[in-house]
Amino acid sequence: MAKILLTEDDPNLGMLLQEYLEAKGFTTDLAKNGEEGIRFFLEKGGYDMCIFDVMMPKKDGFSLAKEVRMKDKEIPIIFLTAKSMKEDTLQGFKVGADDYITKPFSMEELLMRMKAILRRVSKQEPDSQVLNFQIGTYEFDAQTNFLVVNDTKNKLTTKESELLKLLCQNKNQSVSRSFALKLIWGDDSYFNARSMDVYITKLRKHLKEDPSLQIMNMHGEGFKLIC
Amino acid sequence: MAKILLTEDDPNLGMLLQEYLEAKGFTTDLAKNGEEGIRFFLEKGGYDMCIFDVMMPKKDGFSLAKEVRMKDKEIPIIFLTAKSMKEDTLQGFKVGADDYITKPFSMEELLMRMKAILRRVSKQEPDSQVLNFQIGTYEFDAQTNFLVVNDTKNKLTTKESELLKLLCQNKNQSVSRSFALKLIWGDDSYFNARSMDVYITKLRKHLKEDPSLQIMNMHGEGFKLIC
DNA sequence: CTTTGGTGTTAAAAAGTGTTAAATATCTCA
DNA sequence: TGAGATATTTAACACTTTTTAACACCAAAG
Repeated sequence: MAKILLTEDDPNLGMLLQEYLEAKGFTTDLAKNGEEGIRFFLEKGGYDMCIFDVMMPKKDGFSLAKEVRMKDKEIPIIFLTAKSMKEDTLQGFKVGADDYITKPFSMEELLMRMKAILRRVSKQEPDSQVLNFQIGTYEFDAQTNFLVVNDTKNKLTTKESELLKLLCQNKNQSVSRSFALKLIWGDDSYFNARSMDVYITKLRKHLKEDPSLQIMNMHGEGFKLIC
Repeated sequence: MAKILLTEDDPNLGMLLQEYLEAKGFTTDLAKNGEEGIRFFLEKGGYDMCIFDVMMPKKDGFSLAKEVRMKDKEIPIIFLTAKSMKEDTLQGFKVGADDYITKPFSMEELLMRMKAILRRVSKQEPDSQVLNFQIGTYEFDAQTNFLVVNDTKNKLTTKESELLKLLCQNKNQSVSRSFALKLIWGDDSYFNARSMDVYITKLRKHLKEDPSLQIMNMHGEGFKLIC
């Protein structure tokens, strides 16, 4: 059955939910904060659904969701929250929530809402990650690392390709430095950051045939591919 | 865009919702009870989503949903209800609800939940908000950070652009300091506030070509872009 | 009208970025 | 295996963006 990533900082509620979900046949990993959440997601992987508490120490649920969304645009996310304030609800949906449940809630209701979402998702064909991007006049295949424009076919290096793929998957949205570093370089350190800057320069050169394309820096945040 | 079947017996709420949804670009039919609801569904047809009040005279929302489900196993259904009792919620999901919203709710929240469901169903792109502003004789593109006036094209920095975007989105309305700080700087502290003041000065300089524009300070509150 | 805290502005300090080139590391294939 | 080719990292320098500091000024409350 489905595999769930549950991230909840309250150990009591966390364990309770984990037990309940396991009893209902869901394989469930419990992370105790946002940082552990993203680590589980990147390292363990293979999840079918995420359930995130909003207020957590070390990376809140929204930040966690944004990072998860960069890696996977499809995975359903449900937020749990004590707050019922409108702005929070809206922010939750803005980062791509599928549902938003206010505490206290009954576990049965959570289960019903999970099922409602899974029913929709499972109907769709298994997500074959799209690895072929049309950016401006370029065509980029992240599978083979080929970047084609006009009649020039260019084979990118591994790092170039991984970085461009990440930018393409989030086109017109900012990709945070630290996320890209953790994903592609494995950790966010000064030298890796400088290395990434070098690769940004390389990609800009590769993409210079189409002036409508640009990799824009969001100072202190990261980069954004505009097209 | 999507076509909605709204069934709500309270005429005030019904009309209000219909107007709101129409304003948001959804073609919306309003039925005033379950019987009319199923008639619309069978006769008019072509709906992409249903929103049903639970308690209605002449066929309640659940019965209506069951009949709709007989005809269409896929169409998303959202229930609206005054009751928050568990059994009702569960029953709602049992007849195949996609969501279940308890009154009172904000229309924005309804819209968000609708979009979350439609996103799954139609795999539509996450909403692209308007990022192009005409302010006085200036044209400002918050996507590329370009601010154009006459024949001068100026590229703003990230912070300048974010702040100007926020002011444009709320033109002629006051934007509170603490809101801007939390949104753009991440938290409302003394030094960030001073930093923001520096950026207000920068923006005033950028906008000085058109004297009819001004960024006005609302003492102790925040700023307002007047145009 | 005086005190207090908020604001306007400038400039220097600090932090972050763009780019090139040299230094390592890794890969490839004879 | 080892030499050349290719890929990636580190170093260096110029430059941009953001923050902090300093000082002058203004608005509201008592």
